[in-house]
This record gives sequence, structure tokens and C-alpha cells, in this order.
Amino acid sequence: MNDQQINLGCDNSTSAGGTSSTIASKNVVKEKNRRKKLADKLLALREAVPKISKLDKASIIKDAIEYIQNLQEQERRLQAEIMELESKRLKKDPGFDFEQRLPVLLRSKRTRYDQIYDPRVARTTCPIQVYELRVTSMGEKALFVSLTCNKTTDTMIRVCEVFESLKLKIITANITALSGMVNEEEKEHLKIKIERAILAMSMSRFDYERKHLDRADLVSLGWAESTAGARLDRRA
Amino acid sequence: MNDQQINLGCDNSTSAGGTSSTIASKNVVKEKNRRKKLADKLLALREAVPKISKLDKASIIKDAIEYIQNLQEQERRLQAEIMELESKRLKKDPGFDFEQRLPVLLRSKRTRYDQIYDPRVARTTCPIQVYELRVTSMGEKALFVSLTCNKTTDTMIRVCEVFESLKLKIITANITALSGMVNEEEKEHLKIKIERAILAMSMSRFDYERKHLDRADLVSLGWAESTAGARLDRRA
DNA sequence: CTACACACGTGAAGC
DNA sequence: TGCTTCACGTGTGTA
Repeated sequence: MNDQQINLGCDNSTSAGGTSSTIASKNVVKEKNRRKKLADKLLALREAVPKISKLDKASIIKDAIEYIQNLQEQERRLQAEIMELESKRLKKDPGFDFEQRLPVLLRSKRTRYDQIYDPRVARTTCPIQVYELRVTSMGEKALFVSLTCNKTTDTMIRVCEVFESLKLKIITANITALSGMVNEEEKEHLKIKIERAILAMSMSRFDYERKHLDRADLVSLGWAESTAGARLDRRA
Repeated sequence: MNDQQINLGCDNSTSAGGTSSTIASKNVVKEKNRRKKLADKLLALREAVPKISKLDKASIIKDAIEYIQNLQEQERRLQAEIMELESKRLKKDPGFDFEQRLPVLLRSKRTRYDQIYDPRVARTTCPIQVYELRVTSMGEKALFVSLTCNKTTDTMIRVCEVFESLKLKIITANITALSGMVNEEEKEHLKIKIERAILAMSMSRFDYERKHLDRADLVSLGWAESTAGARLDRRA
């Protein structure tokens, strides 16, 4: 972090070896270091800007400003283009779009993280409808949060902001987007069947007792059924 | 050598040592203007950068550098995303391409899916300890199964076998492995805080009413905290 | 020689 | 109180 360019060794104390000169010399070297540091910063700024008109001190800052404005403008253009492309994709096949958009959702989550600290990002997003919220403590140092809601824009961001405000680190965040739903008269029946089957599988092989959860690795498995398109299912 | 700036002003009005009255004052005001201009540039730079940590002179440049680097990185990501979106748009087959766009972490999930149908997988595995099992019906055609258990070998396989026996197709399956755990005395407190924060965020922006879940896209978000390794955490 | 840009040492102002 | 940051006037070098 700190680039400590200590300009020691300048034992030029031979001149004016008075009383106040020692104090002044300390201030002198401090100021010199400060100027050096600022000059280095400015040099780094010049290095970060590809287009440099002049090596002038003021020109460096001017070019940096123009470059920043260009980058901001281009960022807006690119995001608009992405929005347009995504909306085009959505219109093509609205039934299957959710799986195609899953990677996009994950990727845009990363990019939009950078925008969090950008105050100019408009928060005029749709409200989030929370259908289910579950917070489970796993052992001593981990929490598992399962949140099911409708997918609007910046849903991940807004949720992550909540966690960030709580000083919690995110280990992994899995997003699953669903569109197809199970049949109405089957769903309650399926719930019971799945619960029974899993528990039977689990309990038939060992005594169902909770052991020390602290050292154990945990697996959280999300799963859903749909007739729309099960592309991960090789039985299709 | 060029001491004209001091000694040239012999034709000065006031004596004042006769050295530097007119010419030196011109230089003084020039230098002052130069400093003013540079300070204004730096002020404009600070205005162009959204995130400002301190109003410090050096901090302005430092923040500008970081901001520029963030913008450059984000520009690269956005362009990559556009490239992918356009290439996907050219392909008219949206069936299987989405797996190529998955992150590596998610793609490895697919390889494990391939192992499901590998009959050579040994069945001499440790028993699965189910810590939590939850089956939720979402709308008409989808179920959401959340299973938390210890991670042994072939856990995914055995769970998927259960679903296979029930003639259910898997849309997506997310695995999250945790090792670090939260502190014992904090976990209950954190549960309440997270629940409150998320609900507050959600309810402050809309009336908390359940609408038609069938057409809505759903997002399931898994999240956990750990001090061991926060790979997705950019604040590290 | 002018013009310009920079670094220097120093005093002042704000925590 | 000391410490930091800043602006000032000035000397020096370069185009």
C-alpha cells in the first residue's frame, strides 16, 4: 500500500548547524517526501491514462479527466447495448430464456458490483417480492440464507447490499431462475413423496443423528422440476 | 546564471532594495495563476471521480487512478459480455450453448452430473446425514428442494437417484460447500438481523403481497458467511 | 532573452 | 499541543 520512499541518508547537516535548523530540516525532509509522493501519484495517474498529450503536470490531469469521461460514456453505451441484446434474446423464446439468462445474470452481477459505489446509479428499480426467506445457522461460523423472490433488475445487488451492511462475507451465491412450474394437483403429492424418499434413503443407511456440524463440509442442493426445458437432465 | 529575474528590474519605481519589484511581481502572479489552474484541474478531476475517500490532494489522484482502473476492467467485461451475447445471438440453437457460458465453478457441476450415469461409481459410500430438508412448491409446475447435509462421496449421485426414481427432472442443481462457521453467540443474532434487513428492504419498496407466482421468474439465492475463504467477496 | 514548468524551503491554517 | 496539508515566493533549468 504505502510506498515508503524514505529519503534518508541526506546527512547534509553540516550547513547551519544551529538550534532551529534541526527542527526545520525535519520539516524540510517531510515536505520533500510529501512532494515526492504526490509526484509519484501523478506519475501513476499518467501511467493509467493511455492517451497522453503532454507530459505536463496540468495536462496529465486534464487528459485523465477527459479519459474518465470517455470511459463513463462508453460504459453507458455498452450497458445500453447489453440491455438491448438481452431484451432481444428474451423476445425470441420467452419460454426458455431463463436458462440462457442464468450465466448472464451471474456475470452481470459481477460487473454491477463495481457500480455499487457509484452514486449515480439510479435506484429506480422494481420492488422485490419476497416469496420465501429462510436463514439457517450451520455450525458456528456459517449461515445459510435462502431467498426466493421475483427477479427484477438489480435483485442480487440489493440483496448483497443488505449483507454488506451487516458486515457479512459472501462465500458463494447461487442464483436459480425458474419459469416452468409443476402441475397443480401433483405438487402436494410430490412434496410428500420426495420427503419420504429422501428421508428413507438417508435413514436406511445410518442412524439419523446430528453429529458435530462444525467440522463437516456442507452441501446445499437446490433442485426443481419443470416440463419446460430440463437441459441439465440427460434423460431428456 | 539567469539572475535577470531579480536584478533586471533596475527601473523600478520603489527602491525596496532595487531587486525585484516589477518583473518579480509578474512572475509571482504568473506562478500564482499556474497554481490556481492546476488546483482547478485537480478539483475538476475530483468532480469527475464519483468515489472520493478524502479531499486530500494525493487521495484525489489515488482515487482517480483506482477509478480509472475499475472503469477499464469493467469495460473489458462489458465488451466480453457483448461479444458473447452477439455470438449467441447468431447461433439459432439456444439448446446447449448455455453451458459453455457458465463459470468454471458451475461448469464443474455439469461434470458431476455426468458421473451420475456412470455405473462404475462405487456405492460403498458413507451415510448421508441430512441436517435439513425442505420441499417447497413454487407455482404450478416447479418444486424447490433444499437439502443440507454433510458432504460425503457421491452425495449428489444418491440424491439425484432419489429424484430419478420419482420421475422428476432436474432443472438446476446448485451445490454450495462450506467449511468455516460463524461464531456461536452471533449466529442467532445474525439470523434476526438478516431477516429484518431483507424484509425491511423488501417491504419498504412495495406492498408485501403475493402475486401470481406462475409467470414470475424466480431467484433462489444461497449465501453463507465464513472467515475461511470468501472467494466471491470483493472486499477482501 | 522570454516564457514556462518544476521543486524547493517556509509560514500559516486545521485537526 | 504537534502533525499534516497547503499555498506562497523564489531559484533553477529547459525550450
